[in-house]
Amino acid sequence: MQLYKEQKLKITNSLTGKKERFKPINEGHIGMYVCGPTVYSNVHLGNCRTFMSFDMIFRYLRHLGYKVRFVRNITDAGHLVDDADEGEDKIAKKARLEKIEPMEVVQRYTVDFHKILEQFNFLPPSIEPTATGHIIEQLEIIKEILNKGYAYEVNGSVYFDVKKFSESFEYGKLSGRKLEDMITNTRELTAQSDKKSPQDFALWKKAEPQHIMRWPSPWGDGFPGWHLECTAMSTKYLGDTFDIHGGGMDLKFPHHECEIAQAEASNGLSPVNYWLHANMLTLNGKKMAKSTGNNILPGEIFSGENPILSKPFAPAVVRFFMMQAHYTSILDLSNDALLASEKGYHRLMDAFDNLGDLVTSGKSDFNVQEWQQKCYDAMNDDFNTPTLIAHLFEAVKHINLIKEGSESITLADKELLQQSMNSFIFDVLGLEGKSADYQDSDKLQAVVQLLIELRNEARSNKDFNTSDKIRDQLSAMGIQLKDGKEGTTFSVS
RNA sequence: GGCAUCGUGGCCGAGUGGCUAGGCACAGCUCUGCAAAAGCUUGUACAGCGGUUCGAAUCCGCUCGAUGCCUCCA
Repeated sequence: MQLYKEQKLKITNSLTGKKERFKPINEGHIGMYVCGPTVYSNVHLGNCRTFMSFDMIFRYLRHLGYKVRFVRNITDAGHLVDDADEGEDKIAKKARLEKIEPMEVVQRYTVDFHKILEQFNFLPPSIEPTATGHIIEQLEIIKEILNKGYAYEVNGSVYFDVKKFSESFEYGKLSGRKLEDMITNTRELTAQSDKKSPQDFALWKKAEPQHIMRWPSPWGDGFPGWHLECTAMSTKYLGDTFDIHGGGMDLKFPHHECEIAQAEASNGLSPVNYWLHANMLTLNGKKMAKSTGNNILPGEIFSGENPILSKPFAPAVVRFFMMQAHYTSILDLSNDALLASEKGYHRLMDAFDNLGDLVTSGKSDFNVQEWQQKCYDAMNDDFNTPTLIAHLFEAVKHINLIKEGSESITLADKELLQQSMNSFIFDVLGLEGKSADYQDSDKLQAVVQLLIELRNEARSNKDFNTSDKIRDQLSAMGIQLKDGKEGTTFSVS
C-alpha cells in the first residue's frame, strides 16, 4: 500500500533548521543512514534512545509504503580517546585493559549491542557495515580529496584542509558555525601537531609501532580518521546524495559537519538532503555518556539492579516511555517517570486486548476514520509520537466505554480500529505485545479461568473469605482480576 | 568566551497567536459485598520583566536559570 501518496510527511531538517515537506529523490524509495555505535563498551540507554528514534522513523516510513534502504554502521576502528593527535584508539585501549585482541572487543560489544536492540524489539537495518570492512573505500576517498587539493600529507598522516575547503564551500553550515569564529575561539592544544591549523581533521593517521589496528596505505601503515567511515559507507550503499542522514545531537559537530566536507571535497556534491538529529537522554539532568560514567545500562533497567530504580522495567515499557517524548526533545529518565509510563502502557495494552471482544451494533459513537487521520497527522508532523499516543488513549477511552455498554460501535468501525491500533502500536511504535511467557500459555489461562469461577461461586454464596483469598493471592502473584459488566477478566503484570 | 537548544500545572511530557493535548499522581462521585478495574467531574500551567497585538504561554527584546556542542561521545 502506497500510503505515502496521501499522507504528507514533514520532517525537521537540521540543515535548514526548518520543518520541511519530505520528498525522496526517487519516488517510493528512501535511502537512510544512521551513525551506529562505537563498540568498545556496552550500549547504554542513551545510545538506545537515539537508535530507537530512528527505528521508529524507519518503521513509519515502511508503514507509509516506502521501500527503505536503512544503513546503520558499526564503528570498530578509528575513534580516538583523546585529541586526534595524541589519543589512543578506544578499542585498542579497551583491548589493552582487558588483555584481549581488539577484534575480541569489537565482537563482544557488537553481540551485546544486537542482544539489547533485539530485546527492545528493533527492526534490523537493511545493511550494517563495519568501518574495518571498508578501509579500501576510505583510502579511495582520501586519494580523491588529496587530488582535489583539499587535504595534505604530513609524516604519514593525511589531514583535511578546512581553510582551503571553505574557500569554495561552506564549512559549518550544518552546525551554524563560522570558520573565523572557530579560529578565534580555538582552545590551545597542548600537544604539538602536524596539522596546519587546529580546525583541520585527520583523514588518515600514521600508526605508531605499538598500534595493533593498522592497515597499509600509500602514506605508510595507519588507520582511518574518525569521520571518514561514515562518508565511505553511506555513499557506497546509498549514492553520492541520499535522502536521510540521522544521528545523535552530539554528532552534529564536528562529525556530521566533517562528513559533509569530505563528501563535498571529494565529488562536489552535498551528500544528504535531510539531516535528522535525535536529542539526548539525560540522567539526573545530565547527558548520559560513557566517558563520564553518568549512564545506565539497559540490562540494569530490565533487572532493576540500579540504585535509582525501585523495580525492574520491561523493555516495552522503556520503549513506551521514550515514545512519549518527541525525538528532538531532551528526555530525562527517572524512576517516577518510568512508573507512570508503565501504568499507561498497561492501560493501553489492556484496552487493545479488550477491543477484539467488543460487541458491535448498528451505529458508532466514535468516528474511527477521523480518529485514524488524526493519528496519521501526528506522525506526519515530524514523527510526533507523543501526540500519536495521546490519540491512542482517546481510543482507549472509547473502547472502555463500549465495553461498559455506554457507547456502541459498528463491526466495520471495530475492524478499522483494530487494524489501525495494531499498526500504530506494534508496527510503528514497535511496542511488543504482552510478555510471551504467559500469553502463549493456554494452561495459565485455563487455571485462572477456573479460579475466577470458584471465586464467583464463593461470592454468590457470600463466602467472601474464600473469594477475597483468591483475588488477593492472585494479586500478590501479579495476576489482577478485573470485574466488569460482562464478567471477570484478568491481566498479568 | 563562542555557537545552539530549552525553561509548561505535584511528576513526566505535547502543542498552538484566541478553541480541553495526553499519561501518572491527588480529590469527589458512579459501579462493587468490600476493593480493584472502568467511567464521570474538578486543576484558573506555561521562568521573570518589558514590548508588538483587539488578544501571547505561543512573536520580539532583555534578565535569570538549565543543558548540549566547541576535545571522544547516540
